[in-house]
Amino acid sequence: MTFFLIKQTISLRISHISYLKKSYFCGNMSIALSEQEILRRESLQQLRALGINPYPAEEYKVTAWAQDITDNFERFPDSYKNVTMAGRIMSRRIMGSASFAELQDSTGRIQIYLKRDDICPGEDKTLYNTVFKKLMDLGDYVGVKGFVFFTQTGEISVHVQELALLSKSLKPLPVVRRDDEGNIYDAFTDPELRYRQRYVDLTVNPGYKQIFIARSKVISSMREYFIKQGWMEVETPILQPVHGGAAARPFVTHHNALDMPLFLRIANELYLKRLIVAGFDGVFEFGKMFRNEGMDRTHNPEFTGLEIYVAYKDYIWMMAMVEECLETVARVVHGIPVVQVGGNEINFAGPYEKLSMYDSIRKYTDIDVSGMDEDALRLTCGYLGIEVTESMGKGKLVDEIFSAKVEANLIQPTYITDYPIEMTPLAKKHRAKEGLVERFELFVNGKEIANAYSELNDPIDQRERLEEQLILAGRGDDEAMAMDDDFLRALEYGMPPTSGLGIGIDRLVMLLTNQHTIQEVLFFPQMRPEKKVKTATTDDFINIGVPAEWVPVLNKMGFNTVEELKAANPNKVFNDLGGMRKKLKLEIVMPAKEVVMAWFE
RNA sequence: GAUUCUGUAGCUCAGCUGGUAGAGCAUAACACUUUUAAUGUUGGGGUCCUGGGUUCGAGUCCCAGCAGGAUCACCA
Repeated sequence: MTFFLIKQTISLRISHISYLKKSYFCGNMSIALSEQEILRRESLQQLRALGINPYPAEEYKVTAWAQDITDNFERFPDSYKNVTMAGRIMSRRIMGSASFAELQDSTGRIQIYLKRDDICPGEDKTLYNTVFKKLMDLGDYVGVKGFVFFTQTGEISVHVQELALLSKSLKPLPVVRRDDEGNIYDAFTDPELRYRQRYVDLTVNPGYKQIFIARSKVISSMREYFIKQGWMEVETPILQPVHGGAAARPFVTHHNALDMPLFLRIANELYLKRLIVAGFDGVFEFGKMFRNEGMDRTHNPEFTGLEIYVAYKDYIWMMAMVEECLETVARVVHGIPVVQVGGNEINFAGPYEKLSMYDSIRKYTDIDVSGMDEDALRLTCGYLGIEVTESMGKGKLVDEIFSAKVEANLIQPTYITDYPIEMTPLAKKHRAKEGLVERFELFVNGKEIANAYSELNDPIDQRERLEEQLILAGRGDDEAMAMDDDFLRALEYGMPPTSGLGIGIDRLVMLLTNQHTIQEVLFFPQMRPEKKVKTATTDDFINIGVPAEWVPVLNKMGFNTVEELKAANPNKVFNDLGGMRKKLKLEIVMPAKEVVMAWFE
């Protein structure tokens, strides 16, 4: 679509005050509009006056993308003699009757070249002189038609023959500039703004899109791998009457019709095992988990977990499966199984090192904790300088030693196997070793990435283990697991021997994209709400006699409540209103002095 | 939760022992037909996060709060 042009005969008198009234204030956003925002709203009105719809409804048929042009134009110049592109204007260099601009689409940026007499072949040069040079701004979405060529300085550019506005941008984007060497100036880096306004972040820092593209590939390649093995993707409840399957504090909500509390799931394990009882050979789910705990660079209140359960398998089989799966994922994301993470090169090609939990503690502390009772473990913790609490049982104490002394050393993918039975109520007792369960966790770069068991399917054993958890809960461990009678009933009907696995997708993505905060791999990490500024409604001001069109002006002057206004000097307010009227070029009637004085009575 | 750092123009940041608020980019006006961190000239733009306190005087010092970062603690 091209512009429908009319002679520019409108006056430039624009009443932007109506926009001020509609603006909605919250957070630390400015109370009224900035100068630049007002100018853009004026431009919007002028565009409409020229007969140009700043938000057209019609489809815009795009036939070319920036990345493809920069990659292939040199080899196939004939294929780019007539291209239609769309995107945002990200920079502009105007030189009289010719201009260069950068157009950013979903694939990247490309320079466009506009010449006045090319886009305005007739007498009327409004499209170039007024629309492009004056009324369009950085951030506007435009469509261009033209041909690709090399500029004198050798840059691939699009010579524009038709220009169309597709969507007007009313807020100025941060301008991030880059020079020839790729140095970045005025980068938009404040994490708070980046996370709160991810749309701005990804617009001006498109490099971060790669993280989310990688994230998408991780999930899709795992899903594809599992489906190829014949396993089925399923969905299980997020709202659960009993929060089982993990040790964590839940979020609580309430169902009104049933008048009962419900928990947002902390794990989906017990539901997936019910499906194995039901007769599926392999089920898996990518799902959000919710844990009501602290937030930091590795914890978000909601995060994505993968869980998979396969019947007739054990945890030894699972190790081989995980090796194959993660190598596949790493290859899809990077092309090779080796991933650079910080200063470490991590190789996801199997087989991975295997170390039992007790052996790993012996390896890194020279202490054999395998035969110790609870008291001896407490003494050992004291010797190692590890803080313990009364509520910690034997399993928890071993885990504390492991976390403090072993974890950080496990850089290359390493399976830690055979955990103490006390810390793992859902895993099967070890086939050979007394007091242990058949479990492994996969550690990479010092962090736990995956957790797997030979699943416990002995219903009587399972009931006893959950009862032990209730005892721990009684000792004050508020993360101990709850009893789930329906799950136990399912096991009593019989669950085949099964191996199960859970992977924290966010942390896996962090690893594969070399990010050290979880916020960087989540589009919208949880944040505290933006601060609200207390503002009176327009009606509060109207009630004391302020004309509606002057309320936003008072707000702009810093009076957000009637009380603040009344505390001010009436004469100064009257004078300042005149000043604002002039400054903002407002075409509204100045209230009489007596009227203003009446506001303060 | 603890410690610590940060909060100043649309963005990135200066602002000294307390004395009328600065720069670059963005923005506005003018010039300019192949520029590329375009350039030149001239303007406009601020609740110095909020609230108290000290002071003749606070962006600056003190206290409290809010938001964010980092480290630690908690946490499969």
